[in-house]
Amino acid sequence: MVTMTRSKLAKECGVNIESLRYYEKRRLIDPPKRSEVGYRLYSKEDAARIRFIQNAKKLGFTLNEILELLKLRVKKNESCESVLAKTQTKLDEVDQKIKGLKSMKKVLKQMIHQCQEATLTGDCPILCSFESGREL
Amino acid sequence: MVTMTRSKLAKECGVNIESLRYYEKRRLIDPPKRSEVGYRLYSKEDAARIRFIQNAKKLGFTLNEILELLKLRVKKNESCESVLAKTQTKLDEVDQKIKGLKSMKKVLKQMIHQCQEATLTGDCPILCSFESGREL
DNA sequence: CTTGACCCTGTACTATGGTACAGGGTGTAG
DNA sequence: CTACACCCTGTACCATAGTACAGGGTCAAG
Repeated sequence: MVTMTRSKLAKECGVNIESLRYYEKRRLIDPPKRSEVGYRLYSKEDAARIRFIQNAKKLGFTLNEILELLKLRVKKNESCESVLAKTQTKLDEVDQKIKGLKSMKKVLKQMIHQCQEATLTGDCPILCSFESGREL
Repeated sequence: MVTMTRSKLAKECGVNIESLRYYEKRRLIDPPKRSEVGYRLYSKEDAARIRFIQNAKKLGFTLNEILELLKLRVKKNESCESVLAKTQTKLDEVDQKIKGLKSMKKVLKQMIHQCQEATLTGDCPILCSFESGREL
């Protein structure tokens, strides 16, 4: 099986080398296999996980939330209903985020349009994107 | 003009009272008018701003990014092109976030589907949502 | 066989985004 | 006129998510 060391994985995923140890401590990645002298040996799966973590972080998930996302799967000792419920909850969260971003996108587009017509005043149009106290 | 005091605004927007002072320090909201004895008096516009900040935070924007979003508008001393470029950049960022969330959504949906068919193995299916090192 | 680039652990430090006092003033209800 | 709920400032503290050493071992090129 192909493995790589800490610095290689960090480089490949564009993260700081120390973050790998941090994610290991936070249990976001499994403790990797070790070489004879104790060097960490990471797999391609580890790389995929690190990339997933980076992406999910950019989407506004905390490390704890990302851990929950990564744990979503059917395990022997867990009922399918429980996984289903958790997954549905995450799906709802994702949908709310998409909605929020879409309304932000709409306003940004309007701004570009208005700007091209040179009719913008000093008001801040982007505020309108989340008017009326709507929850995300 | 209708104004409200610190605790009222905090309550209305569901934020900690001290966060208001913090946002003021970070220049995310303008220093509010003061009463004769120095009490902060917030406007409805301030409330809208606070709600915008809360929502944008949930969407994965940092306070600095939110500040940039709030500053997007045509000002006397700034060329329309500059605003246009900045807005387009933000729009692209938002689009990337939406794409990322959509692929996560897709996998979550698949998981729910598979779970209902009780065919899920021990693998982590959500990892696939960002496979192949694609940038967000 | 040494030198430079890696690796290990543990611990300390940082930035961001708050949150919580302490010590003092204000304002209104009973 | 006092008690309680507010407000003010400044400063200290907190959680999250890293990031940077220090002190020591490994390994491969020259």
